[in-house]
Amino acid sequence: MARTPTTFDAFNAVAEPRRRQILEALGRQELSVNEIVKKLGWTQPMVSKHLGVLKQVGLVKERRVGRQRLYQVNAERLKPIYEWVAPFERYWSESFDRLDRILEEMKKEK
Amino acid sequence: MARTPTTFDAFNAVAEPRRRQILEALGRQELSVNEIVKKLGWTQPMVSKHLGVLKQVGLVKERRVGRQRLYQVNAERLKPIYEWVAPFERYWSESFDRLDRILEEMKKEK
DNA sequence: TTGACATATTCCTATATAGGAATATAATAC
DNA sequence: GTATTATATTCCTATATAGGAATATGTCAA
Repeated sequence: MARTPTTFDAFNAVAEPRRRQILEALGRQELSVNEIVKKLGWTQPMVSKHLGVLKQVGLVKERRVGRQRLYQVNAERLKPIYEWVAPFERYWSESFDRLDRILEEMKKEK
Repeated sequence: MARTPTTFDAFNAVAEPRRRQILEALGRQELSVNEIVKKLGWTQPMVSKHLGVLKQVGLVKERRVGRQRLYQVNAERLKPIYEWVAPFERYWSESFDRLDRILEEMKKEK
């Protein structure tokens, strides 16, 4: 069996660094393909293809205006990732607290 | 060019659903390979291979005790994912707020 | 209609899986 | 040493990319 397809879910779509860059570049703004091309300095087909994956997974929304296509982040589709990873956040922040406490002790001893 | 390797970073390692399951199964506990095998009901080689990827990326830590190998989540390696996705959380929670406000208005009108 | 602009799609290839089956390695007990 | 338990590794194959190059599609303007 092969790897889970990139279009399977947000996790797989976003594993590709370039697709994360596109989402970052979009941020809140709605951008045309060419604006993304200029902003990132990639080739146009490359941008279009990655947008295609993001669109299939629902991570971006497309709006057609004249000959342009304006893309926008659909952040809700990132929710599953956030919800999966958020519970782990306690682990490292807790261990940070522990380290913090240890460092405080060391200062006191000095 | 091919896809970003699974061992490239946490994003790619965690894109595979089964590897997320392993991390969830581990949670805070430290488990041996066989305990994970029993818990998830997979074959032993399958578990070992996925653990291998997780280990390469540093998402789990291995400790050898006798013939057993005890694995433990190394949550800090999930930090980059959390930090990347967290900023987007505002987007959907904001639109939820907006929806919330609209629903409030509708109630008042009744 | 013809051309210019904006974007998507097709064709190509090297590459890396994931899983199954079989086997290897390592540690312990007897 | 030998058997047994615990885990890792190897070999195999179908499959899905990502990127480059070339081309197709679609839309506006004159």
